Amino acid sequence: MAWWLMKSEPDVYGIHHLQAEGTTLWDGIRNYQARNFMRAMEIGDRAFFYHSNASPPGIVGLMEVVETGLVDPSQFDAASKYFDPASKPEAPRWDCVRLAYRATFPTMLSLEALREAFSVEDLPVVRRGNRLSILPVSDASAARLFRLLGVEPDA
DNA sequence: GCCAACGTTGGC
DNA sequence: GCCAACGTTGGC
Repeated sequence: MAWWLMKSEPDVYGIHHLQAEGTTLWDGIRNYQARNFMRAMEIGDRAFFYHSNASPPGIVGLMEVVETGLVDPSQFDAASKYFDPASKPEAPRWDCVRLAYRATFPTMLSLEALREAFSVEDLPVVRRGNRLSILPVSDASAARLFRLLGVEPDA
């Protein structure tokens, strides 16, 4: 079981949207590195939900991967902002996973707090200018995050 | 293959 | 609104 960190802007899709919906398709990813991380995900993997472009930005909750290897439908939708005219249905360029809501943490772990606790090597999201919206999290860093959050990993 | 221009993300 | 980071595009 692997750990991940996934960013979303709360104004667009925040932890509360996911809590209301139960599960969501993590579509619209148009960065090859982030896509490749999604391709590496397995059912049962856990992902920290990170609010980007927020004040303050930070980790707010936990998700679980419940479906993998799904074709991102938005790439074929001409009305979508994620439409990719270069992607063909017989060879889809973008895929995604389905995530289920697991928890909203009692307190958020702000980027500022993350920077105090982690080096860039241990948690690359703290690197200034980091634009990657999906990042792997090591087992050790995940354990440390839960300690900082004061919650049990299986909560 | 190089690299400048450009676009996007995201913190502040 | 600004700017750092950095991926992508296109001319050559």
